[in-house]
Amino acid sequence: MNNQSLQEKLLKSHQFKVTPARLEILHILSESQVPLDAEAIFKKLKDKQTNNVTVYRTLTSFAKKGIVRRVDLRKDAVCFELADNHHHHIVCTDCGDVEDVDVCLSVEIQKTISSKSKKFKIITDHSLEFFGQCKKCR
Amino acid sequence: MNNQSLQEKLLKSHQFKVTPARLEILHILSESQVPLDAEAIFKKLKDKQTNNVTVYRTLTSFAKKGIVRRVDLRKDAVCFELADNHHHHIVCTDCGDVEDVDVCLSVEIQKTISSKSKKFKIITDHSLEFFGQCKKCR
DNA sequence: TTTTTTGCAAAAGGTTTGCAACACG
DNA sequence: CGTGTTGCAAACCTTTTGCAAAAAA
Repeated sequence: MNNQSLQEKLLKSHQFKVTPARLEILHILSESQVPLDAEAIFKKLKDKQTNNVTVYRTLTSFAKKGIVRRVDLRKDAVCFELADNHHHHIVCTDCGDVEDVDVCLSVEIQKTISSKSKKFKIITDHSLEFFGQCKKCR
Repeated sequence: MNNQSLQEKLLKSHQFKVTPARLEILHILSESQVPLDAEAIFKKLKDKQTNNVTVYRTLTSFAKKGIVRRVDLRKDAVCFELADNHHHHIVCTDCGDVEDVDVCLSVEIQKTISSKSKKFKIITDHSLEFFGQCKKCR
């Protein structure tokens, strides 16, 4: 089964209609090592028919359905990564360079935290990002 | 020693001149249980002379000097908390309500991560936020 | 007095919305 | 064919910037 049909299945299983824009945005995200913002995705689109507003709308709807995760890297624009590619990052506070980190919070910690919480019972997601200076900027 | 002079010391030790706007912004942040965005701080200002642009500028300069930390809670606006009040949060993805979490990443983990990193040697900060649905919105 | 800070107005930048045309299923 | 999706233009909202007046040290 090729990527295209995997991504079609992903869309269909989330009640999305399969469109060229959605497939291409999924493809771009799947190829990227780092989270991307709408502008970056828009620039990578080969199908220049696709409008940047469509990119914003697609990302928002994907995030709502849990296909993508919003990642805040203290940049001007909000970045997104595929939800099935969950991991964390180190961001350079000077140049903005991003590196993946292969630590992961155990699933257990979310349970511990929700059990301690007064207001919350369900925790569905978490963000964990590190900030520092990369060797170039030091 | 009262709060006012503590906050004056804080400003002076970071090479800031002591102004009413800065003192009041520090005070508002110190009173708040949750991170605040510029708009929220502006609304709490008793000194209505102070312009909202001043709030933005103050927060930016405070963050640069490390007096406050930027906290991304997946809201429209960026929030800030006092740096000496470092902790983490659970945010409701429906209503945006925020609760503090009393887990904390050990200082060790930042060392471990920077030692594993190719690009980074110094990690100065991290963000860790949880997202879910609060009991009201569930 | 010198330098930093602030207010005001305006601009900038990212993101959202209204609506009609279009396309998936 | 019907409903969901897209393009376009314009609006929106947060944040930044330029510059002159005001305030801190």
